[in-house]
This record gives sequence, C-alpha cells and structure tokens, in this order.
Amino acid sequence: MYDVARRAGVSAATVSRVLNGRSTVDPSLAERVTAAMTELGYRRNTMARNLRLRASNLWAIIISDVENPFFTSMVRGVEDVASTAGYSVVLCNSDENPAKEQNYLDAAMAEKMAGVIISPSSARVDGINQLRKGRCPVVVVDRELDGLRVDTVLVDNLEGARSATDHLIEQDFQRIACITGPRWLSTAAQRLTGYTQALKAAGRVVDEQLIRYADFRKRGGHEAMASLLDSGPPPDAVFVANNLMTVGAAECLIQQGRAIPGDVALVGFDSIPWADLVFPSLTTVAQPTYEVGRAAAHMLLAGIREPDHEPQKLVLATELQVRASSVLPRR
Amino acid sequence: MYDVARRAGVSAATVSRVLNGRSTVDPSLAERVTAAMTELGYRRNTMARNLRLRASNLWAIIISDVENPFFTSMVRGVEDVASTAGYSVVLCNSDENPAKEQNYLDAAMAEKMAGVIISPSSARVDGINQLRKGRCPVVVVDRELDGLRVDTVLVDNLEGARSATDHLIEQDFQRIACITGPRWLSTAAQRLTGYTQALKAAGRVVDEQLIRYADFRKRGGHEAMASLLDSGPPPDAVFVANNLMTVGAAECLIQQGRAIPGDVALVGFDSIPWADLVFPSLTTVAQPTYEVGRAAAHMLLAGIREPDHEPQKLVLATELQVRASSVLPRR
DNA sequence: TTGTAGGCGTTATCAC
DNA sequence: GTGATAACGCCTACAA
Repeated sequence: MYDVARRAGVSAATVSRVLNGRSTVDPSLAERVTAAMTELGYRRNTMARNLRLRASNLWAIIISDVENPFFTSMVRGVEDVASTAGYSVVLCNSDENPAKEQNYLDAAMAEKMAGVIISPSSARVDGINQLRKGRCPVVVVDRELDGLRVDTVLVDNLEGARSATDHLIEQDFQRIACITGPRWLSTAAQRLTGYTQALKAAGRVVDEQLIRYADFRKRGGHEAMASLLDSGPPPDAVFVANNLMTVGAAECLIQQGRAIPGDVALVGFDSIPWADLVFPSLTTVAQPTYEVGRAAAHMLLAGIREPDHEPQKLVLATELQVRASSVLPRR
Repeated sequence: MYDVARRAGVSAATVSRVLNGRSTVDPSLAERVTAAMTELGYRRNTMARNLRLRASNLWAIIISDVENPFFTSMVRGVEDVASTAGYSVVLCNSDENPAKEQNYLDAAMAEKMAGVIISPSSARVDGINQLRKGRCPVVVVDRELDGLRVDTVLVDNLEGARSATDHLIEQDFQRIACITGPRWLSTAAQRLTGYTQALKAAGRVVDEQLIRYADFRKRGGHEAMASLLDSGPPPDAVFVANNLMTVGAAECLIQQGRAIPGDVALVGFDSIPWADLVFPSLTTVAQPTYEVGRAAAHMLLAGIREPDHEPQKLVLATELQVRASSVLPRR
C-alpha cells in the first residue's frame, strides 16, 4: 500500500480511502491511485484488513452430510448469495457427530467468522448460544431446536408429510406405515405428526405397529422396512421421512422381491436427484433446497447488518411430486 | 496474550513460545502459562498469527460442480485429511466456468491460501502456473492439463474404459457406441482412447458414426443418445464416459421405449450413488473418489512441507462393477 | 480533502 | 531460557 501511495504521490491513508470508497477522495487523486494500483499489480492483504477490522469475510456452513444431495444443493444456494456479497464459504462436515460439530463451532468463534449457517447435529443448544453471545450471526436451517431463539429457515414438514399421507389415503391404501427419523430431530417429529394428522383427519386409526424410528440414513431405512415386513401383517404403503432412507427402503423391498407399488407403495420426503430414473420412479415430497440456502444466506446478511434484530423464522413450502411408486396401475 | 502473560508473570514472548511448542520453555513457567490461558479462556487470534506468518491455514478446493457426487465424495476425502492436519477447506464451485475459476484462483492468491486443490474447468494453464509462481502449493485432480508440471492425482481412465468396453465385447454386443466428453478434457479423451483400444484389440473396426462428444452433463448424454438412435442403424450397446451423461442416456432410452439392455446395453463411467436402485441397475466403472481426495490432500501436505519438490503424478485404479444394464438375460 | 500516527494480536530477532 | 521490541499490512481518529 505504501508503494502504491508513493507511486501515486499520496499517503497510504488516501490509498486506503480509495480502496474502501467510503470517504470522499479528490477524483484526480483517486485516478492516480487506481492507476498506480494496476501498474503495481497491487492486491490488498485480506488478513491485515481483517485483523484491523476484527472480522473476517468468511462464513462457515456446518452441515451433517456433504454427500446428501439435500445439503449440497443448499450449499450452492448459500454460496451464490455469499459470493455476490463478498463473502467466502467454508464448508464443514459435522457428519451427524455432535463432537465434530462443537469443534467447528469453536473454530467459527476462534476465526471470528462473519457468520455461521448450521444444520444442527445435536439437540444441544449451548454451542450455538455461545456463538450468538460472541456476537457471531447464526442462521439455523432445516432443523428446529427447542429453546433456541435464532434466525431459522425451515420447510413446511407438517404440510409436506400430510400431503404425502393424504395422497396415499386417496389411493385407498389401507395399512399405511411411516418410517421417520431420530426422535430429537424436529424434522422427523414434524413429518411423523403430519402423517398421524392426515390419518386421523381421514378417520383412520394410527397404528403404532406401523411406525418406525430410524436414523435418516440409507441403512436405517433398509432395516426399518425389513422390520415392518417381518412383524405382523405387512403395510401396503409406506411414507418414508427422508431421501436416503427412502432409497434404503426401496432396496429392501426389491431384495425381498416385493413389487413397488403392487405389494408396497412408497412416498419419500426430500427430493432424490434421479427419482425419475429409478424403477419405479419415486413419488417424493420435494423441498426447495436451493431456495433454503439462498434464504438462509439472505437472512445471515441481514443479521450481519443488524446484529440486534428480532430472530426471524421462515418456512418454505414443499411440493408433492407424484410418480409411479405410489400409484397402482388401473385394474 | 499480554493478559495471559501478566497473569502468568511472564512476557508475551514466552506465552507465544508455549503456544507454539517449538522452542524450549521452563516447565514450571509453561505450567503457569497454560493455567493462565484456561483461567482467562484465552484463544489465540488466527488472523494476527497468519498476518505475522504471511500464511493462512486455509485450503481452497476448486471443483466444477458441487452437485456431482464424484466431487462431493472427493471433497470429503480432502476434508478429512485437512482437518486432522489443522487446515480448513474452502469449497469453491467453478461451475465449469473458466471465468469463475480464474476468480477463485485470484482469490486463493490474494488470501495467501496454504494450498489449492483444483479440478480444472478449462484447458488454460496460466492461472495455475501463476499460483505456483506465487509459491502456492497446487494439486490438480481428476483432469490432466497439457504443458503443466504439477502434482496430480488421477484415476486410470484408459484402463477403466478398456475394461468397460471389453466387458461389452465379451457379452457379444456388435455395435458398441461411445458417448464421451469435451475434446479438451483429458478424462474424455482417455476414456475414448480406452474404448477404441479395446475395440481394436478385439479385432473390431472403430466406427466414427458410433462416437459422440457431449458435455459431461445429463442433458448432453440425453441428446447424444438421441442422436445415436436417430442416425443410421442404432447401437446395441453404449459406453458412456461419465455419470451424469449415463443418467441422461438412460432417460432417453426409457422415454423412447427402448429396453435396457435388451435393445441397448449401457455401461457408465463414475459411480452413481444409487446405481443399484435404478432399473435396470447400472453397470459402472467405479472410481475411488474418496481416495482421490485423500491422496490429493496428502500430496498437498507434502507440497507444503517441501515447496521445491519434483511434481508427482498418482494414478489410482478403477473397478468395473457389473450390474444388470450390460448383461443380456440368457435365452 | 488529505496526512500523521497509533494499534489490531502475533511471532521473530535480538540482547541478556 | 527469557524478555524487550520491531515488524506483518491495514484502517481510522485526529489534526492540519
């Protein structure tokens, strides 16, 4: 910067002012400065700047599984907004592991990140509260945490699950089962509630024997489906509360030689990139994943600008996409 | 740091030495220092440290598509190694867009990143060379660039394509087509070469009419397949040189009511997460994607330790996974 | 409007 | 082995 200043015949302060564009600089000087900068190929040192400003231009996005398409699509939404706003995004993979998650939260604190977007891997809220106390803007996505007042972006899990179940009821399936996720996860709970609400609204009985709590992973879906088939009369339709488990459940059915939807119909939650390709194509409750990312990013920007705002909560709508796995061919 | 120093009755320099553990400090002093640190909840400021050290602990990983499972799995491999070595990974999405890519390369330079792992989105090598001249360690993955001497991790595309094609030949398919990627991409070229080599080795003629150059995207695969079916006698088997195009090609066949593998058999390159689920399950040449990431990360670590080493090139093996899409049922 | 000067939190180089 | 002290490159009162 001093080199630039010397070459432009000004002080370093003026160079800084030109760089930041905040205060007014004489146009002719500014011109000389920019000229000098290009001639010297000057690039300002972000670290020094951040040190001085006591802030970084980094966002951390902490997700529980990089390989889940739901999250990657979301990340992309975040990234697009972040980069146009001048922020970089650090992707952190908590792997549904609370310890790893806490590590990343600590790191975010230590690195004085400009903001954090997190899909929590545990029900503990202290890590996040600590971050907020440290005046680091936080947006929680996908999952809701009890007793946490913080900006949040969710999808309408209740309505999504209800529409999926309604759809199965309309198709006149009689024994509609549900495979949901861990009890502490708001998404799992809400989707289960949507399922039971729809059944009750249709005058059906909710049969506890037809409900399974799994782990939101492929294997869990597989095992839950096997368990449903093993114990008592099998279901003739299943609502599976997340994408990976839907894949697992479908695999289980195929392995056991059960026809989809002939023996067991299937509706999944979360979109599956190749839902059209699998056989039969899978009916799913699609989430606006990219939009979730964008919305969270915008919320974070707002939180950075206004640190003491009231926490917002945004709920985006889902869309039931009916494909072959839930529709019996006409007889 | 000065607070810690005061509390421990030492100088800031000693605190720094304790923190870095390099030089020797009297055990009793060190004890006092660590005690003071925990009492005060001290955390060292990474920015100041980096400013002083003229280096960051950030790696950039520049990939062309976050939503392609190939890359996310790789990212995971990189991340695992990076975090145990004390580095954080910034994920950059170049979107197969050379301009975006150059942007990220510039940013990596400006931020004095500790290292860069890149899967190039263009054949231009200046950006990468410039980075290396700036003494920023670089590892190129997946794709090879002409005239670039740099650490590289690849998979054995030639052998992978050859084994896929051999497999089709063994199944006695007669008109085996190939859909490959952009000409400038080493992966596309090598996979095409593997295909032609296998044909020639089997005494077959290579028919240019059966080769298509597409864009490594789903849509490109779809269009290429349509074009193959439209012009002249259709192929009875197709080797598709990447995962997304395989999906597109399969969709095209299904839409046109052609049976897989009855009318047209299919083998894809790159694994597809749900290859088992799609109907028919897809035969693929699986790449050790996670391992590619790990290997690249280890190479980067080596490059950081030894800036002036000879560039390495590591080629990992692929594995043909035969499933239903390439095997005719016995008559 | 412009320049001067001090400091952001570390680490490295000296003396001691 | 330990402690002053000077950078690292930038921003921003404050003074001019």
